[in-house]
Amino acid sequence: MPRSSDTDALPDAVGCLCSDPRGRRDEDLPCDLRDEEETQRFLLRQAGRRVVAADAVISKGGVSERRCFRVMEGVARLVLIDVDGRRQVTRFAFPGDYFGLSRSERELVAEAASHAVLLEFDAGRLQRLSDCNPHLARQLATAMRSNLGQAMEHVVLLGRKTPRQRLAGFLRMLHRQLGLGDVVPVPMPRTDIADYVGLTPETVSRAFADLRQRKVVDHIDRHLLRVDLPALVMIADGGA
Amino acid sequence: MPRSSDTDALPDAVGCLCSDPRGRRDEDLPCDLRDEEETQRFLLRQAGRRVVAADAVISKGGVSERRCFRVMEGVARLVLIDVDGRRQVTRFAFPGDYFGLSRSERELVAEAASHAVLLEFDAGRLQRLSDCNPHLARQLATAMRSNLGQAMEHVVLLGRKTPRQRLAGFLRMLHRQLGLGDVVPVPMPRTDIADYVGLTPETVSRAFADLRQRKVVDHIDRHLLRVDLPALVMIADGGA
DNA sequence: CGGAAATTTGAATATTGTCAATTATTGTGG
DNA sequence: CCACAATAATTGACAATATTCAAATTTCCG
Repeated sequence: MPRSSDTDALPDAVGCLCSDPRGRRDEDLPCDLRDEEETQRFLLRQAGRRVVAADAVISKGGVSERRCFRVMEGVARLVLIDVDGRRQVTRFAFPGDYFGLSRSERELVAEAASHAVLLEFDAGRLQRLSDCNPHLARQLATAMRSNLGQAMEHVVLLGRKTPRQRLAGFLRMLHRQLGLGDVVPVPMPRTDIADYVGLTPETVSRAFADLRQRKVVDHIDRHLLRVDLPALVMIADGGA
Repeated sequence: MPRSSDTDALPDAVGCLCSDPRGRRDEDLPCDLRDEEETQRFLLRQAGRRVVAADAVISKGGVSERRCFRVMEGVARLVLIDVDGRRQVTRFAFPGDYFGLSRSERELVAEAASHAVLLEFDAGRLQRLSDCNPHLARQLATAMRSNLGQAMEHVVLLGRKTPRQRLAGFLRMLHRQLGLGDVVPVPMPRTDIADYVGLTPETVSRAFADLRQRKVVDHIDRHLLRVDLPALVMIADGGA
């Protein structure tokens, strides 16, 4: 279920993928689906369902990759690995999120950060579907805008923040995406967090210790926290 | 500067196929512009033209900001300033680029990184225009996708790179956007570069010295370089 | 030409990364 | 169900790297 309350007033068209310049269309693409409900059901029929274990490779990425996905359960990670072996997690995709909608994202390696259930689509086909289906187009556009907002937030997190601030920012995101009251699941391993926030696992661990000492987080167990959200937000945004 | 719309030159709205989801529509939105050419001319008439000096504030940003812009000449920067005073340049917008298309971007402060010429639009209006104008819609969609790709690249640059790699990655971007052969203009001050790549100006300066010593860049003057592009790309991607 | 601002350079400091060792956690087979 | 092995996470000591602060230089404009 998409949770973003993106009230952005921009057009659906902004989020359109590549519309087909040659005006091609599939015979069996319905252009008259009446509502979100119906669109969802149709997509379910179109998509391949995949269940993957933690750390399984979902897509190897690269220029020839044509599939995109939607997370139904669990968390997926999009990873880029340098020639010198450094790893960067560019994004975590949570339930409801699409990934691989843009070509640049399809070039990344996609893996399961935890046990996950996915829908798999052909990107071109999904795009053509959205060309003649306003409901889907709107959904994808929203996804795209949300991606952009998240990427900006990620940039800010990586740019000029201390380890404590980075971890706080990351946990705030987890809270938004997966939080239940003040309880926050942390489904991914520490190395994934480290490669997302641009630190070593050791530094992430120390940042956790720091936040715990300040009573901003409380470890129920390694993958489940209780957080003081106001304090977390304060720290993430730069206040002490 | 003239922001007038020569009303007599406006095509009428007959032929608008796609209506606004909320049923709203402007009388004077032309929905039958035949090609990019004509769309461009129409946009020029719609937009307010602004000429700004280096460091001038283009938009203060915030939730109430409703304008978006297109850079015609020069470079604009989008800036976020923390409560603790740290500055992050999230994006540079070059000639041809739009900025402020998404709500998250409209919240940022926009400034001129150098002397610049801009077109100014009402975001909502531009959106409605694109709703019934496929050419514009396509153009904005492309802009949006390009933004996302750039943001991803920015994330990678900030994540796990040395100062030398960051600067090389930044200069590669400048080359793509402004390069003429192996000559690359560097219109913005060092502090802007520093706040984009997440380093201090001093470290940026040292990284410049490093690249110069390796003969990867040659300072024609402070704002004009000659670069060895293959070497630059090699370094930016993590090699040596 | 002169003064202000931007940039570069230098030395000391602080922070994070690295490497090694220890402690938890998880999953498996008995 | 428990013990144990394998993996993941934490902690500590040290080294490497970027920041900070200060000073010198260059560039930009009037």
